[in-house]
Amino acid sequence: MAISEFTDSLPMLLYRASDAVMPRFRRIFNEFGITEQQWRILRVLADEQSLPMRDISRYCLIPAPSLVGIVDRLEKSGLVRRRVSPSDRRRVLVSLSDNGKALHRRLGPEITAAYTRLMQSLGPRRCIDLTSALSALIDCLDNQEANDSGVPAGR
Amino acid sequence: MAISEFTDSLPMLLYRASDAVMPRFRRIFNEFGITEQQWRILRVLADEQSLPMRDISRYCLIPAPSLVGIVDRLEKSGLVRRRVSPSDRRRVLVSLSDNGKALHRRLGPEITAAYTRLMQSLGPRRCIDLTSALSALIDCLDNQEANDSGVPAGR
DNA sequence: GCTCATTTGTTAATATATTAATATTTAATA
DNA sequence: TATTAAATATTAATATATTAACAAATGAGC
Repeated sequence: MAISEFTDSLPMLLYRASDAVMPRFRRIFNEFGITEQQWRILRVLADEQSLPMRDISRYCLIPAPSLVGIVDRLEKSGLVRRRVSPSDRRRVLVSLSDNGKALHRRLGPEITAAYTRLMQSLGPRRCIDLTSALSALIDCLDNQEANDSGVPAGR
Repeated sequence: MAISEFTDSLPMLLYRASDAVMPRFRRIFNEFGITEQQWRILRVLADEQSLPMRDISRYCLIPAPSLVGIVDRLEKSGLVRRRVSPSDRRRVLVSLSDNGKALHRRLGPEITAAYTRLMQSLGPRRCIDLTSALSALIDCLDNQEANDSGVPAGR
């Protein structure tokens, strides 16, 4: 009856939480002329030198077909490079170009600062509760998923 | 250094949580030939008889330009109807057709059942913690947003 | 009654998500 | 080793998100 049954359901609460959090970061992405997904990719590549598409997809939670286009655009912008892995020619390794590294160096601190401001807005109590509640959800459902999906339970 | 700094950040935790939760529902949407956003709209219209685009956008967290296309497709499928509000001709009121109501009656119980299974997988403790942590985040950031954005603090 | 700012819905351009299908390469196995 | 299965990246088709711009209608204030 009450519409709050819907707006306060778990899926909608998760969306509302993202909608509350992400605008703080999107402002920065816009300012630097990239998108949120593009940033995620720069972010993980800055840690790892070079990564196959598959790993980028998993770390960044970007579906493989989307990733192809996003990396296309990053490559066209001169921020990343692609090369086929010599050891496994199915794999395409992506790495930051010098321009990509430079952009990451300029953008990274801004994002870190925004994240710090976010944490301060929330305060430590809410941060800890939120992080542990979300982690518990993810662990619980991911493990169960593994069991449902035809993988025989161990022994 | 460690990539977990990124994957365990609040934005990524929120995405991972959605990714863990939503596939359970998406399966049902696919089975009935609609999308997640289309379901959200059917869901709120079933409660409210008729709603202007603006309210649907807010309840469903669907941006206005997206909503136009989604309602176009729902209308083309014969699931909803549009009419201009007689009292305020800027507004377009959307309501469920008979087919839309019928689909909602068939789909609703499936979604409810999936939601119940989800809650049972998590157990009451995790559900309560999660709901309250997410609500706290939303309240905290939405209120602060209202203060930042030029609205003078009340007296 | 007229002007102006606001609200509401829409269009356009670009970027990303979703699902299914496909080509290529590698690994597994008889 | 010939075959088959699995992994990886990609393409295609459709749906949605994001940002900016815009037209029509309303409301406020003069």
